[in-house]
Amino acid sequence: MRKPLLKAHKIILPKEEPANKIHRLKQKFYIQPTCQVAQNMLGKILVRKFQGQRLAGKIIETEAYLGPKDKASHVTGGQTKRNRIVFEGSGLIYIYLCYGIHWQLNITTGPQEKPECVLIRSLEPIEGIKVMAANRSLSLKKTNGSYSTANIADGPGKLCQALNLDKQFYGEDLTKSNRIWIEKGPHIAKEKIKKTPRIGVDYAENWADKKLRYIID
DNA sequence: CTACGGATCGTCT
DNA sequence: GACGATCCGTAGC
Repeated sequence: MRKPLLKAHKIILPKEEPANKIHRLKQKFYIQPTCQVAQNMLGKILVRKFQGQRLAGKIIETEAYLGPKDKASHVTGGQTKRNRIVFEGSGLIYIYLCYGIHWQLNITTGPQEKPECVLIRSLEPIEGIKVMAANRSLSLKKTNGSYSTANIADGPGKLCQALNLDKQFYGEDLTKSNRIWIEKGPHIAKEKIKKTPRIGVDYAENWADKKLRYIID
């Protein structure tokens, strides 16, 4: 008997997800207390299916908005036509136009009865970078063989433009949608999370200084 | 590099 | 009728 030259072995392929099966965060992720969700979102992957392709980025900056008592929150004056969705559950998109130009992506969070949400402020682009840059009307430059992701989605208005998100996504359910969802990402150590006051909420009196902005350091 | 002001419109008062 | 959970281009250093 002759020895085979090569040992037969199983070829292990990366586990392929069924095309119609999306590996996404479930509702229990969003139902946790909002400050925790805002921090747990850091490192997670926001995925947008756009023209048949995945646009994805790692969430690196968030802000928590804590309901009627929070004077920086849109719900501080009670329910209105604009903020309605914040009262309607968790894991839903609350998106609104700011300064007449920029859309801002929020996710409703916290226990069902609490009208709270998390603003996603910044992404590090991972997939579909060329398309994102095109959506932003930026010309991509290759440096050291890879594309620079700077300036593509490093702001709440910019990331909505990069992912082509607007009013059409108002109320979209991240636990069900086939055009936007959040996937698990690398673990982020607690010590890596920097906390600062939120941006642009100087008017919010005693809430202006609270450290409800979270950034991966 | 920081500082400043204009853009632009849906929502709320 | 006022204004904002921003961005970008320009100006000055």
